[in-house]
Amino acid sequence: MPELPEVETITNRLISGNGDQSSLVNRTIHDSIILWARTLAEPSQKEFQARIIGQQVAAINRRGKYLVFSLSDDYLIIHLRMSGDILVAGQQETLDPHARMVIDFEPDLRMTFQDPRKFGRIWLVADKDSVLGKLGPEPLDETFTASDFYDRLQRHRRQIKPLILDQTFLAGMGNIYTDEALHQAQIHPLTKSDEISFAQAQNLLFSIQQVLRQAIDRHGTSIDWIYRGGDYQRLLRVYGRTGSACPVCASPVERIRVGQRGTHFCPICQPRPG
DNA sequence: ACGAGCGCCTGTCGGC
DNA sequence: TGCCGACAGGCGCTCG
Repeated sequence: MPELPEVETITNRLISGNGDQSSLVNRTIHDSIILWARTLAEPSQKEFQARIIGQQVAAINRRGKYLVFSLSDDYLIIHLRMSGDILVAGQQETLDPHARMVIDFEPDLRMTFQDPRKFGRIWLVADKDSVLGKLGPEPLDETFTASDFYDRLQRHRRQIKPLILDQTFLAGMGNIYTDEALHQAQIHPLTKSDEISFAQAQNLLFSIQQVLRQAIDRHGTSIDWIYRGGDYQRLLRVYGRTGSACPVCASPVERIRVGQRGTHFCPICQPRPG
């Protein structure tokens, strides 16, 4: 489910508490339950439980696709991977069968990490860079310029799509928004990164930012049974639209495999270079 | 450095 | 209806 806009949406919801009294900011943790052992990346279950109890949430932020809780002494970091989601409810409500970890706050709030596919991971660390340190720049960071982006593209000779998906190159992009941004910038997904002109790089960064901002405004994309609440799926131009008319030129959207990922593009708007 | 293949998991959907 | 393969918003690992 989650790429940058979905994680941003979830972060904002945890902070605002949906406008009622369920914000997690300033809450104190008084218990945790681990229901699927491998969800906890670090430290051991025993140490996790001992260390997290009594810590207070000072802030909640997003970095790339990670949720970052700044606690009194540590950072609680969550990655939702393919199918993770976060729910906040009371402690008496019945647990979802896909609940993998539970964190209880005083006096009666329960944050549940649900994750059908069990790919999600949670860390409790003193040094957040031990988890986040290798991430690339934030695409929506105002100090990240088209020149920076162009320079980074020139340093590699890689297919542009897998490069954008590489979280050490750029943080937060996933399969949906990458296909959408490449279509908007009219760049074929197999284009080599060092063959992209400055003007194209400028255009691509602008497209990435526009797609992300619109998706955040729409609270993300809801396609499957997994994530609900967003409606950016109505604005998708190529992702999941194989065979349908390209909204720009009306030719059929094609689907290929790039870097083991389903890749949707318009062969007319995004001609393969060379 | 780069790209392919595979593992991790469960659920859904389409075809036969 | 039932079974079986393909596929899924991610990422880390190994191997050429």
